[in-house]
Amino acid sequence: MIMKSKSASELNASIHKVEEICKSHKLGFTDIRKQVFEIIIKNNKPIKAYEILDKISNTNNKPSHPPTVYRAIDFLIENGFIHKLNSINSFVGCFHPKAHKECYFLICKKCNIYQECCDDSLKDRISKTAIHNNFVISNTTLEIEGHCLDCSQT
Amino acid sequence: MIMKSKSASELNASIHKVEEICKSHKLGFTDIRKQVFEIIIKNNKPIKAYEILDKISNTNNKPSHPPTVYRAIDFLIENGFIHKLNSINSFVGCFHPKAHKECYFLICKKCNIYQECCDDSLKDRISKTAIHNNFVISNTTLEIEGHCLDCSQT
DNA sequence: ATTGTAATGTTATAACATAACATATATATT
DNA sequence: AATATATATGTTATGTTATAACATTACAAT
Repeated sequence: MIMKSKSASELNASIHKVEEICKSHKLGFTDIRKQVFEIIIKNNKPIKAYEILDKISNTNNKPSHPPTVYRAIDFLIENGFIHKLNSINSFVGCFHPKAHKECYFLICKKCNIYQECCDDSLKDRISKTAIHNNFVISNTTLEIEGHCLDCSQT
Repeated sequence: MIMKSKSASELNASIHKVEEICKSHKLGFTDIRKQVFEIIIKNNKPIKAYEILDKISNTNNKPSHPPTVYRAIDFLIENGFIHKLNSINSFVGCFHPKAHKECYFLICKKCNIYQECCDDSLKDRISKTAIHNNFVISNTTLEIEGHCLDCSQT
């Protein structure tokens, strides 16, 4: 499930899926939100907020401002369409919007490619750890940094 | 193992232990590094870099600068004396310096108290996930946010 | 028409972190 | 001891990430 670049049809399917979800949940999938979402998923690597900002500014031929991007990002995260990678202050599209709240990441330090992994036994193990500590989870950051197969061989 | 405030003797033991490790590993545990380490471990909650900066400035009755603090932080992290919590840009002392590279955290959103947990079965599970994905881990961020026992009851 | 609400525009600044270069201090080496 | 070398710190400036605060727009509900 390595995030090599996606085909145009996969991208369109992703966008369409999110549009559908927004429609059915009465969420406003506005132009800006759509633009930000597209920029994130078309990038096959984690992307930073200010890179998004530049792309939006270029696309629209007028400067945009940080709040515009961050608001869209907040919306997309809240609704499970993208994720933030805290360890590298970057954003990635979600492969299973609304299908799960938590997901975990393997991030290659060399090629910057990432893998989203929603391993249930891992999720269980984390749950058990929380329960064992009398802890109620609201959200989990699990980011495994290292080297992917390709990069660890060279 | 909740990090309620520590006794003076526990703190001294922590500092002493780190001093010993530095001595035996020929690491310079300089005044600044010691000050920063003490500030972090005396705080029973995650602390931010600029909070440390303020405290150092106050302690020494002269303004310090960000690089001073960040250098000390880098040293302390490299040598396993403290950890950074990426999800909240904060730092916490390590309970097992040099005993482990990875450790995981439960962070209460309400009281900001944290727990360090070095659950082996969790570690194994993460290892297996990495192996399963042909991934070589260099470092792992696992931060579980939610509510501790006290705060989830009120 | 007016009020409510959701989203966006805009300016400014807060919060987090490092680059670059100068200086000092410690430690080896001769 | 004098010199070289490495390590650590001081200082200024700037880069990067993120949000506060307030104005405006657009559109729906009363």
